[in-house]
Amino acid sequence: MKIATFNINGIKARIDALPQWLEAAKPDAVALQEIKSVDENFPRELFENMGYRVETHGQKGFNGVAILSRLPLEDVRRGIPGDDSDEQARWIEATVMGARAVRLCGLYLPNGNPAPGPKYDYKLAWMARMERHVQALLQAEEPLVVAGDYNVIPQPEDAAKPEAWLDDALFRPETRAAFRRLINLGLTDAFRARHSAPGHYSFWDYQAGAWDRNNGIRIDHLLLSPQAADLLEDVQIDKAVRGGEKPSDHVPVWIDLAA
DNA sequence: ATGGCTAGGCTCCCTAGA
Repeated sequence: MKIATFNINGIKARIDALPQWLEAAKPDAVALQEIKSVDENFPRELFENMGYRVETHGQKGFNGVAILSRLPLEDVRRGIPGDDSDEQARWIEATVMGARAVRLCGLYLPNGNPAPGPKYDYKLAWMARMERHVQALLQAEEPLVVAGDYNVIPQPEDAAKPEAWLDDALFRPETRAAFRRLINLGLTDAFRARHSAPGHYSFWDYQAGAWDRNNGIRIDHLLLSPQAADLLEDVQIDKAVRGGEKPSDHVPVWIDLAA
C-alpha cells in the first residue's frame, strides 16, 4: 500500500499538476493539505474518474485537508477532539481498507509565525491536542500513519540553512520539543528510518530562488505506529515534482507498506 | 531589516504562507 502526503497549495492552482503526479506515482491513498477550497467546490469528479474515493474537510480560502484513496475508506472523521471552538480545517482521518487496514491521519499543522505571539500559541496548543489524540489512536495497536505538513523542521540537517530558522515557529525549541513528544509516544519518522543523510527537503519557498539554490526544508512527514513501521518497505520524496510546470511549493512524500 | 513569489478573496489591494 503506497501512501503519500502532499501539500498542494490550492486545488484550483494544482488542477493539472496533481492529476499528472497521481498518474505517474499511482499512490493508493493520499493525504492532501491546503486544498484552499470549500467541500462543495472541490473537483471530486476529476479524481473519482481516476478511480479515487474523495473525502474532504475544507474551508473557505485557506487551509483545508482531504484524503484520496483507490481503496475503500471506512470511519472517516474530521477535526481533532479537544477544542470545539477551533474552526480551522486541518485534520482528517480514515481507515484505508487494503490487505491490512491502515488508519490514515492527514494533517496541516499551523505555521505559527510570527513567534512569539497568538499564532504561535495556537500552534503549540494544536500540537498538544494532537499529542493527546494520537496517544488515544495508538491504543488500538494497529497500523497507524500520521501524515501531513507538520510545519516542523525536526533537526538542523533538515534545513539547508538551519541558522536562518532559529527564531522561526518551524524550528524554535518549543516546536521541536513538541514534535519530539509526538515521536516519543512511540512513532517512527518514516523518512529518517530509511535515510540518514542531510540535504533531503520537502519544501522550497517560491521566493529568492530557493529551488534553484536548493534552499529547502523537510517539514512534510509520515509518522508510523510500531505496527505500521513493521510494514515499512520504502519511503521517498518526489523532489522532481518541484521542478514541474506550475508546482506547489511542497513536494509529495510517500511510503510503501506491506499492507 | 528588508519575503525577491504564489494563491485566494467582499480582488485592482489585502491577508497568509514558511
